[in-house]
Amino acid sequence: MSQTVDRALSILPLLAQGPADLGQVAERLGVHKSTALRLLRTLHEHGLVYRQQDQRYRLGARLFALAQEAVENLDVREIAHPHLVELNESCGHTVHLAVYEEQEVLYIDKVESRYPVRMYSRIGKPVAITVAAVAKLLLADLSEPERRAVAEKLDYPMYTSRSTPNAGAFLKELTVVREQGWATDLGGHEESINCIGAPIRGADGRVVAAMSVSAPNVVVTAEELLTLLPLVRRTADSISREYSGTTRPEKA
Amino acid sequence: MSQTVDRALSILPLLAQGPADLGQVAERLGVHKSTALRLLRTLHEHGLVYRQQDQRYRLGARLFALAQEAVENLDVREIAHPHLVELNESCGHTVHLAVYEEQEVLYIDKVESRYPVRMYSRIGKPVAITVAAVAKLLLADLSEPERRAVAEKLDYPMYTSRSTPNAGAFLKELTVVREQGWATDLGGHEESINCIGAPIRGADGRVVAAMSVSAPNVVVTAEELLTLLPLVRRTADSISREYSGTTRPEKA
DNA sequence: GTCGTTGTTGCATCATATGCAACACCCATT
DNA sequence: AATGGGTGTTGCATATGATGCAACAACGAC
Repeated sequence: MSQTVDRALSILPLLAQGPADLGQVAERLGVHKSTALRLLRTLHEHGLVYRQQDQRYRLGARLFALAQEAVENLDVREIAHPHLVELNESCGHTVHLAVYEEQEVLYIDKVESRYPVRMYSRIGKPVAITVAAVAKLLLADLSEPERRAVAEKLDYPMYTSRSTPNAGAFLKELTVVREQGWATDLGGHEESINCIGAPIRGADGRVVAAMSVSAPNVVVTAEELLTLLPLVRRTADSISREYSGTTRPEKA
Repeated sequence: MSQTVDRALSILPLLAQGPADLGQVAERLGVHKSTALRLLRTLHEHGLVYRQQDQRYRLGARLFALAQEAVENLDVREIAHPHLVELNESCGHTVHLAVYEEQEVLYIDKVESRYPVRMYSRIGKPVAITVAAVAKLLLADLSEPERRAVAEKLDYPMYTSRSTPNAGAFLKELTVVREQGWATDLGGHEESINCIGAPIRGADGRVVAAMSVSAPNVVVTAEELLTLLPLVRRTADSISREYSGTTRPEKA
């Protein structure tokens, strides 16, 4: 809508791929060097880009600070955190909290496993949307046409032999999840890692976030992990209740 | 330099403090509602802001993705990571990697302690600049006038009784660190936590990053932690060597 | 020394961002 | 139901402010 801002913002993903100098930026934006310079300067003033010694531009520190502040101010996260810690203390495994936003699912909190084996995941990192338990929970709550639309648009990478293979299978899985009110990921992302998850609902019953417990085969089998299901669901429900309490139900 | 972009970007820190509706944004920017709307729309198209159900705007998911990509593309981080993991495996404590950028020091990597006690810190989070071992290392490498300028501008919060109290003490500490080539933080940030750190240098000898090992009193005393110093320095030197190798020394 | 490359500045032009005013919409109130 | 305040949205005329140009500066390479 605003050409100038649009151009300026287009610089960010461009720099996310690696540093670039003025000429490269100008060329890839399709504008004159002087224009690119002014845009970069403005971004620089706001700390979103940084100029390294060799004059090339990089994404800047403020970006991290912003992302950090944003995640810390999410009210679901605030409320859920102590519950997640408590759950981690009683079972010892890695606990994740995630939300859905514009076609993406992302982790907004994480409590690390107390076992030496740790998973690779990071707050802010987009989740493997077609296989993760939390992703299934969040997508399962969308309306039927929305689910279908999203499912069609996704890629279905076969991380393992048990990954969700295609849109059809995914939609079927979502229906199951929707009905049973919980979800699993049994080796669908990494062969040796299983997860079970449960939804967190707002006052209106809509799913606002999802949580999961993950553990590698070497620590507990999938069956043993499933015995934690009641505990996980209770935790999720506690969070839901507290969250519904603090949010004024804008109309049921 | 570019008014439009400047205004648009000013919206981000504003939203970082919490969600806001159109009117609030317009007011705090000092522009007409319709102007604010168009700016927000542009930010929205780029995924930097998100519109929640109640119509209010929040910071968006793309912000996380960008911060994530940015940190993953830092070449120092790439090179250092395996060394940090190795160090963690041999000593068991939390290992941090940090860089300095525009008056700020921030963590760009972290390997969690294998002990049950964990520290609060997070990648992307600005470091307590006046006390952290990594901060001292990074600032100690600046030129004398720069050090002085930065030191004057900082606040010196007394996290504990052993925090750096003022600019004078800080500058003195930086001189020490500069000469000895390593740094400590003995309970200066949190009473019970000690750190030791060493600098990572580029081909030209300038400090490009700093790493540290942190451990709480309850696990090892400060003296015991200091016995790790040679190991930490060796690790930092290995990283420096590897980093210098891959970066073409742009002129020694 | 000169050439090539890259970043920077001042300026004239007009594209484009702006504020206005009118409209659409949703709730709350009576 | 009807009215009124609040909020978000659109079209449009105006002039602000972003743009590309061309000339300059800084730096290295040859």
